[in-house]
Amino acid sequence: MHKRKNHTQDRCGTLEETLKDYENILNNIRRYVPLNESDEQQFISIVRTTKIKRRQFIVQPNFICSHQTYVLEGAFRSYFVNDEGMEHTIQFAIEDWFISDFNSYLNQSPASLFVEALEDSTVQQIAYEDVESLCDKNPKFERFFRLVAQKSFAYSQRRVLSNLGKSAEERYLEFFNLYPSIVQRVPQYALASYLGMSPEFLSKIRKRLTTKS
Amino acid sequence: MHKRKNHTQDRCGTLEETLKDYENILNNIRRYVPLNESDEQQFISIVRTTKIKRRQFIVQPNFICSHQTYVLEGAFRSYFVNDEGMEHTIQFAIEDWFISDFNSYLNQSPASLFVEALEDSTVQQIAYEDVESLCDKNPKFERFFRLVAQKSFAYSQRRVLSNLGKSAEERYLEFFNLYPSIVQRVPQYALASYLGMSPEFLSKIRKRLTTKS
DNA sequence: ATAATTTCCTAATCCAGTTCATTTTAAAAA
DNA sequence: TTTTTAAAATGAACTGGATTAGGAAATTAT
Repeated sequence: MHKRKNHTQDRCGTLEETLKDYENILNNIRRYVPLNESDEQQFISIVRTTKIKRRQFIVQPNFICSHQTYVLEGAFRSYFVNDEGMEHTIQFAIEDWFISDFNSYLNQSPASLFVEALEDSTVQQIAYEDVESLCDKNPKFERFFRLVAQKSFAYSQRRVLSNLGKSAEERYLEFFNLYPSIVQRVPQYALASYLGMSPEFLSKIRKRLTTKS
Repeated sequence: MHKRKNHTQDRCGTLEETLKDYENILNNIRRYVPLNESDEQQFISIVRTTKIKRRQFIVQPNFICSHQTYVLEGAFRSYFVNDEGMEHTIQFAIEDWFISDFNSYLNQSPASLFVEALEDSTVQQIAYEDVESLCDKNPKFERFFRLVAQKSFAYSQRRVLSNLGKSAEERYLEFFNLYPSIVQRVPQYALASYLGMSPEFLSKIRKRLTTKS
């Protein structure tokens, strides 16, 4: 279940290990803006690495979502539970993705979502105030977060579109083609609630598709 | 139908008129960042004001959406037409809103949406390259566009949520409470396609609601 | 291992919302 | 004003997907 090779036999322990731990998230940022050593240091100084157990919540309704969470290893989902007790998955996040209750994070207001670990995970978190003051100090990060937010918005618009325009089966196929690794990795009821259908119906669709091919 | 008081009898014609035309969009920006006169000038220099006739398209599939459009006066919608010829409204925009095919704008790639004027309108447009170089020059605008993108993302997430979790009637009521002015102002088939239901069903819902109260 | 709990599948029934066809109303155009 | 066109309303028949309930399989805990 997605175990990683363990490199702890490497010669010089903690320091090198530590630098390597930040390479992923720094490379993520470098896809949008170039970073020099001072930039890297500034950023690293606000990052906190944590381990999260499966089924543990990192965000819960009524608490303020004070951090954005970068997934270094593992898998999460954010979901909403409505008055009738039904779950609706808003987002999945695996390695190299960010996740939060963004509404709560942005306005520093009480959350309405759960964010739950689907596997034992390692994450890196950055606090709202630290992000804002970092953006204030260093325009490179202002730009990074602008570009990320714009991309997220465009992505979310595409999802609205496919929710409106497509049938249940089409939605499943689209998701399967875009994120095959996620489909394998998350429980079916969670995927069904992301795609806006009942788990029973997702099961039916899958059967239909596998018997056909 | 949303006529404006005409102040053209004011003493000194074009110049004052011109300055006033930019006040709306500048105030919009000032909600996020403070602007001094030099900032204002920088911004104004990249804005182009245009009149758009009802039913005219400002974005069309396969053409690149090179501008973001701020609505000074009038109303627009963006929509997608799928293979079966069905329309799906992605967004409405009235006074003080921005609209575009954001996916196309962000990646400067061919659009998949139409953006159509629902009324005779006046808009102010800013080109992608101009925005990017303005952000480069002046971090205040980098911040403005970051905050706007973040807010748009949060908004879009909320919409995904209400599409997943709510019934047709609940979706209508939610929209009605949030944007009563838009409900009055846009054609019913467009609103139905925004809310993800057939126009017939929206008509039925409205009847049910009005006869009840 | 074995028990307990979740997750997944199957099949029958049911309903919210669609589709299709027609009529009424309203808005543009002439 | 009258004519033309587009939008909204109505009703009947239909269907995609939900709901319910039961059992099989897989994980997790003991």
